[in-house]
Amino acid sequence: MNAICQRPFRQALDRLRASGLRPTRQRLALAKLLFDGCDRHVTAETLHSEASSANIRVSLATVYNTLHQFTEAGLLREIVVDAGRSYFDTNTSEHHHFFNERNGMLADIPGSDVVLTQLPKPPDGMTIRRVDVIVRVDG
Amino acid sequence: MNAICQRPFRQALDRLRASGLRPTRQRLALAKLLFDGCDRHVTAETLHSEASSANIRVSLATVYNTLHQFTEAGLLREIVVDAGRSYFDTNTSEHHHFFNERNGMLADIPGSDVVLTQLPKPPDGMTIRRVDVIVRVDG
DNA sequence: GTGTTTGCAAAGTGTTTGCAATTTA
DNA sequence: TAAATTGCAAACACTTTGCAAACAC
Repeated sequence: MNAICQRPFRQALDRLRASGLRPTRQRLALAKLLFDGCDRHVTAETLHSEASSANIRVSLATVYNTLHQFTEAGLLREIVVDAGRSYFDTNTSEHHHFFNERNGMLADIPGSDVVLTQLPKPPDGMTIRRVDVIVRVDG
Repeated sequence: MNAICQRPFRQALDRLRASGLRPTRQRLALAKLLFDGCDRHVTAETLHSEASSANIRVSLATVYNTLHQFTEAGLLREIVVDAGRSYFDTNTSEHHHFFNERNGMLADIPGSDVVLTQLPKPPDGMTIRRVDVIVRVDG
Protein backbone atom coordinates (compact mmCIF):
# COMPACT_ATOMS: atom_id res chain seq x y z
CA MET A 1 0.00 0.00 0.00
CA ASN A 2 1.22 3.45 -0.85
CA ALA A 3 1.91 5.35 2.33
CA ILE A 4 1.01 8.58 0.58
CA CYS A 5 -2.54 7.39 0.22
CA GLN A 6 -2.88 5.69 3.55
CA ARG A 7 -6.04 6.59 5.35
CA PRO A 8 -7.02 6.60 8.99
CA PHE A 9 -7.13 3.21 10.60
CA ARG A 10 -10.60 1.68 10.99
CA GLN A 11 -11.89 3.81 8.21
CA ALA A 12 -13.33 0.77 6.47
CA LEU A 13 -15.27 -0.23 9.55
CA ASP A 14 -16.46 3.29 10.19
CA ARG A 15 -17.67 3.67 6.66
CA LEU A 16 -19.72 0.51 6.90
CA ARG A 17 -21.27 1.51 10.18
CA ALA A 18 -22.05 4.98 8.91
CA SER A 19 -23.82 3.46 5.94
CA GLY A 20 -25.88 1.10 8.02
CA LEU A 21 -24.23 -1.90 6.43
CA ARG A 22 -23.41 -4.74 8.79
CA PRO A 23 -19.66 -5.07 8.95
CA THR A 24 -19.48 -8.68 7.91
CA ARG A 25 -16.16 -10.34 7.31
CA GLN A 26 -16.61 -10.02 3.54
CA ARG A 27 -17.70 -6.41 3.46
CA LEU A 28 -14.99 -5.41 5.82
CA ALA A 29 -12.32 -7.13 3.79
CA LEU A 30 -13.56 -5.62 0.54
CA ALA A 31 -13.87 -2.20 2.13
CA LYS A 32 -10.26 -2.43 3.27
CA LEU A 33 -9.10 -3.35 -0.19
CA LEU A 34 -11.09 -0.50 -1.65
CA PHE A 35 -10.63 2.30 0.84
CA ASP A 36 -7.43 1.77 2.78
CA GLY A 37 -5.15 2.95 -0.02
CA CYS A 38 -5.18 5.32 -2.94
CA ASP A 39 -8.34 5.94 -4.88
CA ARG A 40 -8.94 3.24 -7.41
CA HIS A 41 -11.06 1.78 -10.16
CA VAL A 42 -12.22 -1.80 -9.95
CA THR A 43 -14.51 -4.20 -11.68
CA ALA A 44 -16.22 -7.06 -9.90
CA GLU A 45 -13.71 -9.43 -11.46
CA THR A 46 -10.61 -7.46 -10.53
CA LEU A 47 -11.79 -6.98 -6.96
CA HIS A 48 -12.73 -10.62 -6.63
CA SER A 49 -9.38 -11.87 -7.85
CA GLU A 50 -7.58 -9.35 -5.69
CA ALA A 51 -9.48 -10.70 -2.71
CA SER A 52 -8.55 -14.23 -3.69
CA SER A 53 -4.90 -13.28 -3.93
CA ALA A 54 -5.13 -11.83 -0.46
CA ASN A 55 -6.65 -15.09 0.79
CA ILE A 56 -9.99 -13.47 1.41
CA ARG A 57 -12.75 -15.95 0.79
CA VAL A 58 -15.60 -14.10 -0.97
CA SER A 59 -17.87 -15.30 -3.71
CA LEU A 60 -18.17 -13.32 -6.90
CA ALA A 61 -21.88 -12.89 -6.23
CA THR A 62 -21.07 -11.23 -2.94
CA VAL A 63 -18.56 -8.97 -4.64
CA TYR A 64 -21.29 -7.84 -7.03
CA ASN A 65 -23.76 -7.34 -4.20
CA THR A 66 -21.22 -5.46 -2.16
CA LEU A 67 -20.18 -3.17 -4.99
CA HIS A 68 -23.80 -2.22 -5.52
CA GLN A 69 -24.49 -1.74 -1.85
CA PHE A 70 -21.41 0.46 -1.52
CA THR A 71 -22.54 2.42 -4.55
CA GLU A 72 -26.03 2.94 -3.13
CA ALA A 73 -24.46 4.02 0.12
CA GLY A 74 -22.40 6.60 -1.72
CA LEU A 75 -19.07 4.95 -0.95
CA LEU A 76 -18.47 4.16 -4.59
CA ARG A 77 -19.42 5.61 -7.91
CA GLU A 78 -20.25 3.46 -10.88
CA ILE A 79 -18.70 4.44 -14.19
CA VAL A 80 -20.02 3.32 -17.53
CA VAL A 81 -17.34 3.37 -20.18
CA ASP A 82 -17.68 -0.02 -21.72
CA ALA A 83 -20.82 -1.84 -22.74
CA GLY A 84 -20.51 -5.15 -21.02
CA ARG A 85 -18.40 -4.29 -17.99
CA SER A 86 -19.04 -2.13 -14.94
CA TYR A 87 -16.33 -0.10 -13.29
CA PHE A 88 -16.48 1.32 -9.81
CA ASP A 89 -14.49 4.28 -8.56
CA THR A 90 -13.58 4.89 -4.94
CA ASN A 91 -13.36 8.58 -5.72
CA THR A 92 -16.92 9.80 -5.39
CA SER A 93 -16.15 13.46 -5.80
CA GLU A 94 -16.92 15.34 -8.98
CA HIS A 95 -14.42 14.41 -11.63
CA HIS A 96 -14.16 12.77 -15.04
CA HIS A 97 -12.22 9.99 -16.73
CA PHE A 98 -9.77 8.92 -19.33
CA PHE A 99 -10.53 5.55 -20.79
CA ASN A 100 -8.21 3.47 -22.92
CA GLU A 101 -10.35 1.01 -24.81
CA ARG A 102 -7.33 -0.95 -25.91
CA ASN A 103 -6.38 -2.12 -22.44
CA GLY A 104 -9.43 -1.19 -20.38
CA MET A 105 -7.47 1.24 -18.22
CA LEU A 106 -9.46 3.94 -16.54
CA ALA A 107 -7.85 7.05 -15.05
CA ASP A 108 -9.20 10.03 -13.21
CA ILE A 109 -9.03 13.45 -14.74
CA PRO A 110 -8.37 16.03 -12.06
CA GLY A 111 -11.59 17.96 -11.51
CA SER A 112 -10.39 21.24 -12.85
CA ASP A 113 -8.96 19.83 -16.06
CA VAL A 114 -12.35 19.51 -17.68
CA VAL A 115 -14.46 22.60 -17.72
CA LEU A 116 -18.02 22.53 -18.88
CA THR A 117 -18.93 26.11 -19.44
CA GLN A 118 -22.49 25.58 -20.33
CA LEU A 119 -24.95 22.88 -19.53
CA PRO A 120 -27.83 22.10 -21.85
CA LYS A 121 -31.41 22.44 -20.72
CA PRO A 122 -32.79 18.94 -20.14
CA PRO A 123 -35.90 17.83 -22.06
CA ASP A 124 -39.43 18.53 -20.75
CA GLY A 125 -39.80 17.80 -17.05
CA MET A 126 -36.40 16.26 -16.52
CA THR A 127 -33.61 17.25 -14.23
CA ILE A 128 -29.92 16.65 -14.59
CA ARG A 129 -28.70 13.97 -12.25
CA ARG A 130 -25.10 13.81 -13.34
CA VAL A 131 -22.77 14.71 -16.14
CA ASP A 132 -20.20 12.14 -17.18
CA VAL A 133 -17.30 13.11 -19.36
CA ILE A 134 -15.25 10.28 -20.81
CA VAL A 135 -12.14 11.12 -22.74
CA ARG A 136 -11.32 8.10 -24.86
CA VAL A 137 -7.66 7.76 -25.54
CA ASP A 138 -5.46 5.69 -27.77
CA GLY A 139 -1.88 4.72 -27.58
CA MET B 1 -41.35 8.89 -41.96
CA ASN B 2 -41.09 12.57 -41.15
CA ALA B 3 -40.91 14.54 -44.36
CA ILE B 4 -38.74 17.12 -42.61
CA CYS B 5 -36.02 14.55 -42.23
CA GLN B 6 -36.39 12.85 -45.54
CA ARG B 7 -33.12 12.36 -47.31
CA PRO B 8 -32.21 11.95 -50.94
CA PHE B 9 -33.55 8.85 -52.55
CA ARG B 10 -31.09 5.97 -52.88
CA GLN B 11 -28.95 7.34 -50.15
CA ALA B 12 -28.93 4.01 -48.38
CA LEU B 13 -27.58 2.28 -51.46
CA ASP B 14 -25.00 4.96 -52.09
CA ARG B 15 -23.78 4.81 -48.54
CA LEU B 16 -23.23 1.10 -48.77
CA ARG B 17 -21.39 1.35 -52.06
CA ALA B 18 -19.22 4.17 -50.80
CA SER B 19 -18.28 2.05 -47.81
CA GLY B 20 -17.39 -0.97 -49.87
CA LEU B 21 -20.16 -2.99 -48.27
CA ARG B 22 -22.08 -5.23 -50.65
CA PRO B 23 -25.61 -3.96 -50.82
CA THR B 24 -27.27 -7.17 -49.79
CA ARG B 25 -30.99 -7.27 -49.21
CA GLN B 26 -30.47 -7.19 -45.45
CA ARG B 27 -27.96 -4.36 -45.36
CA LEU B 28 -30.01 -2.30 -47.74
CA ALA B 29 -33.16 -2.76 -45.72
CA LEU B 30 -31.43 -1.89 -42.46
CA ALA B 31 -29.71 1.09 -44.05
CA LYS B 32 -33.07 2.38 -45.23
CA LEU B 33 -34.54 2.04 -41.77
CA LEU B 34 -31.55 3.81 -40.30
CA PHE B 35 -30.79 6.53 -42.79
CA ASP B 36 -33.90 7.38 -44.78
CA GLY B 37 -35.51 9.40 -41.98
CA CYS B 38 -34.53 11.56 -39.07
CA ASP B 39 -31.41 10.82 -37.09
CA ARG B 40 -32.02 8.12 -34.56
CA HIS B 41 -30.70 5.92 -31.80
CA VAL B 42 -31.13 2.19 -31.98
CA THR B 43 -30.04 -0.94 -30.22
CA ALA B 44 -29.67 -4.25 -31.99
CA GLU B 45 -32.95 -5.35 -30.46
CA THR B 46 -34.95 -2.27 -31.41
CA LEU B 47 -33.66 -2.35 -34.96
CA HIS B 48 -34.33 -6.04 -35.27
CA SER B 49 -37.88 -5.77 -34.08
CA GLU B 50 -38.46 -2.74 -36.25
CA ALA B 51 -37.28 -4.77 -39.21
CA SER B 52 -39.62 -7.58 -38.26
CA SER B 53 -42.55 -5.19 -38.04
CA ALA B 54 -41.69 -3.98 -41.52
CA ASN B 55 -41.68 -7.57 -42.75
CA ILE B 56 -37.97 -7.51 -43.34
CA ARG B 57 -36.49 -10.91 -42.68
CA VAL B 58 -33.15 -10.42 -40.89
CA SER B 59 -31.61 -12.44 -38.14
CA LEU B 60 -30.53 -10.77 -34.95
CA ALA B 61 -26.97 -11.93 -35.59
CA THR B 62 -26.98 -10.11 -38.90
CA VAL B 63 -28.32 -6.99 -37.23
CA TYR B 64 -25.39 -7.10 -34.82
CA ASN B 65 -22.92 -7.68 -37.62
CA THR B 66 -24.43 -4.93 -39.70
CA LEU B 67 -24.42 -2.39 -36.89
CA HIS B 68 -20.74 -3.06 -36.34
CA GLN B 69 -19.90 -2.91 -40.01
CA PHE B 70 -21.77 0.36 -40.36
CA THR B 71 -19.95 1.68 -37.33
CA GLU B 72 -16.56 0.70 -38.72
CA ALA B 73 -17.52 2.32 -41.99
CA GLY B 74 -18.33 5.54 -40.16
CA LEU B 75 -22.03 5.42 -40.95
CA LEU B 76 -22.93 4.99 -37.32
CA ARG B 77 -21.49 5.93 -34.00
CA GLU B 78 -21.64 3.66 -31.01
CA ILE B 79 -22.66 5.23 -27.72
CA VAL B 80 -21.91 3.69 -24.36
CA VAL B 81 -24.34 4.84 -21.73
CA ASP B 82 -25.41 1.60 -20.19
CA ALA B 83 -23.28 -1.35 -19.21
CA GLY B 84 -24.91 -4.26 -20.92
CA ARG B 85 -26.52 -2.60 -23.91
CA SER B 86 -25.07 -0.92 -26.96
CA TYR B 87 -26.68 2.05 -28.62
CA PHE B 88 -25.94 3.27 -32.11
CA ASP B 89 -26.52 6.78 -33.38
CA THR B 90 -27.07 7.69 -37.01
CA ASN B 91 -25.78 11.13 -36.23
CA THR B 92 -22.02 10.77 -36.55
CA SER B 93 -21.21 14.42 -36.17
CA GLU B 94 -19.77 15.86 -33.00
CA HIS B 95 -22.45 16.06 -30.36
CA HIS B 96 -23.36 14.69 -26.96
CA HIS B 97 -26.26 12.97 -25.25
CA PHE B 98 -28.96 13.02 -22.65
CA PHE B 99 -29.65 9.64 -21.18
CA ASN B 100 -32.61 8.70 -19.04
CA GLU B 101 -31.69 5.59 -17.12
CA ARG B 102 -35.24 5.06 -16.02
CA ASN B 103 -36.59 4.35 -19.48
CA GLY B 104 -33.43 3.93 -21.55
CA MET B 105 -34.21 6.94 -23.73
CA LEU B 106 -31.29 8.58 -25.42
CA ALA B 107 -31.48 12.05 -26.94
CA ASP B 108 -29.01 14.21 -28.79
CA ILE B 109 -27.77 17.41 -27.27
CA PRO B 110 -27.31 20.01 -29.96
CA GLY B 111 -23.59 20.45 -30.54
CA SER B 112 -23.33 23.96 -29.20
CA ASP B 113 -25.23 23.26 -25.99
CA VAL B 114 -22.27 21.60 -24.34
CA VAL B 115 -19.09 23.56 -24.30
CA LEU B 116 -15.86 22.04 -23.13
CA THR B 117 -13.56 24.94 -22.61
CA GLN B 118 -10.54 23.00 -21.74
CA LEU B 119 -9.40 19.53 -22.55
CA PRO B 120 -7.07 17.66 -20.21
CA LYS B 121 -3.69 16.51 -21.35
CA PRO B 122 -3.86 12.75 -21.90
CA PRO B 123 -1.46 10.49 -19.99
CA ASP B 124 2.04 9.69 -21.32
CA GLY B 125 2.08 8.84 -25.00
CA MET B 126 -1.66 8.81 -25.50
CA THR B 127 -3.81 10.83 -27.80
CA ILE B 128 -7.44 11.79 -27.42
CA ARG B 129 -9.64 9.82 -29.76
CA ARG B 130 -12.98 11.15 -28.66
CA VAL B 131 -14.74 12.94 -25.86
CA ASP B 132 -18.13 11.67 -24.79
CA VAL B 133 -20.37 13.74 -22.61
CA ILE B 134 -23.39 12.03 -21.15
CA VAL B 135 -25.90 14.08 -19.24
CA ARG B 136 -27.87 11.67 -17.10
CA VAL B 137 -31.36 12.87 -16.44
CA ASP B 138 -34.19 11.89 -14.19
CA GLY B 139 -37.88 12.42 -14.35
C1' DG C 1 -17.79 -20.03 -60.15
C1' DT C 2 -15.71 -17.59 -56.26
C1' DG C 3 -15.69 -15.09 -52.38
C1' DT C 4 -18.98 -12.77 -49.33
C1' DT C 5 -22.82 -12.77 -46.46
C1' DT C 6 -26.51 -14.86 -43.95
C1' DG C 7 -29.01 -17.56 -40.43
C1' DC C 8 -29.12 -20.66 -37.04
C1' DA C 9 -27.94 -22.53 -32.92
C1' DA C 10 -24.41 -22.90 -29.74
C1' DA C 11 -21.15 -20.73 -26.96
C1' DG C 12 -19.49 -16.74 -24.42
C1' DT C 13 -19.40 -12.82 -21.18
C1' DG C 14 -20.75 -10.24 -17.44
C1' DT C 15 -24.37 -9.95 -14.12
C1' DT C 16 -28.41 -11.25 -11.22
C1' DT C 17 -31.29 -14.34 -8.58
C1' DG C 18 -33.38 -18.16 -5.55
C1' DC C 19 -32.66 -20.37 -1.71
C1' DA C 20 -30.55 -23.11 2.00
C1' DA C 21 -26.87 -22.51 5.18
C1' DT C 22 -24.37 -19.23 7.87
C1' DT C 23 -23.47 -15.21 10.36
C1' DT C 24 -24.49 -10.91 12.93
C1' DA C 25 -26.67 -8.28 16.46
C1' DT D 1 -33.40 -16.07 18.07
C1' DA D 2 -34.57 -13.14 14.40
C1' DA D 3 -33.07 -10.79 10.62
C1' DA D 4 -29.44 -9.98 7.45
C1' DT D 5 -25.90 -11.90 4.63
C1' DT D 6 -23.43 -15.37 2.08
C1' DG D 7 -22.32 -18.89 -1.50
C1' DC D 8 -23.57 -21.73 -4.87
C1' DA D 9 -25.48 -22.87 -9.05
C1' DA D 10 -28.81 -21.82 -12.15
C1' DA D 11 -30.83 -18.29 -14.76
C1' DC D 12 -30.27 -14.06 -17.35
C1' DA D 13 -29.54 -10.50 -20.98
C1' DC D 14 -26.85 -9.27 -24.47
C1' DT D 15 -23.42 -10.33 -27.81
C1' DT D 16 -20.30 -13.17 -30.61
C1' DT D 17 -19.00 -17.24 -33.24
C1' DG D 18 -18.76 -21.55 -36.31
C1' DC D 19 -20.29 -23.31 -40.15
C1' DA D 20 -23.35 -24.84 -43.92
C1' DA D 21 -26.52 -22.80 -47.13
C1' DA D 22 -27.65 -18.72 -49.89
C1' DC D 23 -26.27 -14.81 -52.35
C1' DA D 24 -23.68 -11.02 -55.04
C1' DC D 25 -20.65 -10.07 -58.50
